[in-house]
Amino acid sequence: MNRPTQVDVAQRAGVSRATVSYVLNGTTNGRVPISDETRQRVLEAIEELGYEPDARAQALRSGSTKTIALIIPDLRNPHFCEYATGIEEAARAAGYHMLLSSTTLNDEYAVEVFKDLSRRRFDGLILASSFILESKEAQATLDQVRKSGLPIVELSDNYGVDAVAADYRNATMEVMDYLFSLGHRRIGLIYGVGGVGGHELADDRLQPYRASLEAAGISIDDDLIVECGPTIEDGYQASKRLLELASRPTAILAINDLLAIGALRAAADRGLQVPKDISFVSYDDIPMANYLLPRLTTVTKDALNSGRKAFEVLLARIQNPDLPRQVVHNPARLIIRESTGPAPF
Amino acid sequence: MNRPTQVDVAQRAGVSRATVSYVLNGTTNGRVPISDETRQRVLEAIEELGYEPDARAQALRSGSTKTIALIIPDLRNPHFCEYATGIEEAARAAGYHMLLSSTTLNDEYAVEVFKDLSRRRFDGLILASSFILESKEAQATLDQVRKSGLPIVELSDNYGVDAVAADYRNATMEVMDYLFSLGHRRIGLIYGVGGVGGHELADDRLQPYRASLEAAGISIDDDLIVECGPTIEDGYQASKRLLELASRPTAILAINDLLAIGALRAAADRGLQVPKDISFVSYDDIPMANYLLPRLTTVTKDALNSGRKAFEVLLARIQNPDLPRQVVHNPARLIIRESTGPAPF
DNA sequence: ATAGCGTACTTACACGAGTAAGGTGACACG
DNA sequence: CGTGTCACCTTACTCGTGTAAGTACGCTAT
Repeated sequence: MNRPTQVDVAQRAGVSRATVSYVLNGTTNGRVPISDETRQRVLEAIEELGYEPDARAQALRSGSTKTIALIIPDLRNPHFCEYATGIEEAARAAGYHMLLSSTTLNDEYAVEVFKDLSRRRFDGLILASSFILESKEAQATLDQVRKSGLPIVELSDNYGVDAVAADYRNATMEVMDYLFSLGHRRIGLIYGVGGVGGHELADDRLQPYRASLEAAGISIDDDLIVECGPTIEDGYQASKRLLELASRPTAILAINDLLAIGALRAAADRGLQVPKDISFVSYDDIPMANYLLPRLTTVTKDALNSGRKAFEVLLARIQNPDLPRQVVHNPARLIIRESTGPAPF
Repeated sequence: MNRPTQVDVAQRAGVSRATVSYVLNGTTNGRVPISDETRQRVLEAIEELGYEPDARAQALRSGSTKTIALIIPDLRNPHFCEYATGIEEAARAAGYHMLLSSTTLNDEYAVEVFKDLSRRRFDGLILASSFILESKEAQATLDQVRKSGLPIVELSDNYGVDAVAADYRNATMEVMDYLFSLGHRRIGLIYGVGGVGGHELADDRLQPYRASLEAAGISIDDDLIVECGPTIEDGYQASKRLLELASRPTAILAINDLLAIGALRAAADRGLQVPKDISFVSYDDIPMANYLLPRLTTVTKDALNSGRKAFEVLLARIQNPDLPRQVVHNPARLIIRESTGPAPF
């Protein structure tokens, strides 16, 4: 009734269980040779019984679960789904499975995750969430885990572990210069990130935004910087707030395309035309960005590829824990489409 | 250097390893009592060593991996991400982890998945893909797996396993009646589904579409039915094709919101106004549907909730394999927004 | 004839945990 | 004083696999 094990195969083939194992594992490195005849009998028995090795036992014995974990802030954001797609693709190609956790990451959850890691539920971790910075306890846990040498790759460059990071600083400068060149001087920033807290997380966009303004001799108006949550509705509300300002911005920078979708809607609801009356730029280049009305001008870092890369880096670390720190930089580039235009008057 | 095991804890506490295990597992059902003093010592040792049970060993011994697998056709479709979110949420609450596979499902992959199942890599499976119907081999594998009693829940109602299904038939009738009431008589259907093949998969929408037309005394024009792939671009191309017809439809039904986004773009590119010149209806009600320009009229079945429900059903099956077949019906409802209006002239 | 060696296997231990069954001492009761 | 009972803990087996070390055989070389 139960699933067959190596014992059943061995009996059927009239050999010892070890032989079955050796046949399965290629009896490599020259040791423990198996005659072709025996091998054949074993393989037949396997076929007849429909034997499949038990991944649980293999994991226990070999130490490797052939599983990695991916933590992203929000499955609802297509950008992270792109990552996930790239990662899963690469993982599957390498015979790995992917445990996915999407979550408004809070301290408790962070601790949970690292417990899972230390329980050897997975061999490595890809962190797309920068939530750790938010929590002392989570950071402590991360430190502990890092010391134990377990492989982690992050998709930003914060904790000193392996990373696949995009440099948004330069790209943001480019965006600002582009907006300046169009005549924009009042530029709003919608600054929302996933999960709890998340204030410092978008520094790679906030700082260059400020720096660019200063460099251009434009004073920074804090009313133009709106902090919000990660949902489309958050983007909508943030945009609404900006548009209701006595002197409203002529361009708005949204920290991701999803927020931009909400932001665009808010503009439409106020009867504003994009880009005639107001311009929008965002980040991520999610697949639909090129189909929306208007098509979004956005900064991309090729999430699909970043995902693949992240897995490669993780795998390298898994296979060789002593590797020096790996940091892959993914260039971010500005894609100009239809949501940006010359500043009005 | 290595992670501590129960043996280390036992040594430290001066007891046998079994005692540690009993302490951990609550020494329930009255048997094997442990004195408070010993328990305390063990707990301290656990604390001091930072012991965490090894999930691999537990999985092997107990049989359960506390992990489920979710297979969706396409992570790029926010609709499936909604499912995934609901499922993961429910799973985590129950102490389960979620293995996610997104894929253009082909035969080989189907076989892989079922091998994973039989390798006990996960305790149950939630299938959002109807790919099985496409492949004889995959079906055979599924039958085999089903016979072995492994828990599967599907998000349609095709294979006779547990299911959380939405009845799109009635909803589609409703959509058609609604379009008729607006004066539409030439109604296009964009009929794209994930992955390889996928022809018969959207029967719950194709059939009622046909039936409604017939009931209304409108002859079916096969030119108005376009089959395509799952991407936004596919929706764009399909829509383009329809709009180029000599006598183009006044309304288009897209099989999901993602395709509708592409379809809307195609209309815009031809200079058509929505809904003045042409109406669009789709399915899923992905979060951004309510923010797009125009806001999408769409049919929802509450994916988030379906996801939660699906996990509940799966869990019930895992905990009690002898349960009679469970089928939960999720009502689908039409949400009228801005992409539909009276037929022109 | 016997030591030596390669081939083809088997035996035996380990991975880390759960748990049934068995042991030990203290105390009560006949 | 023996037997029983109870509380408390240990011994020993198990899950299914990987693999080092050992055994048995046949052949060659001395």
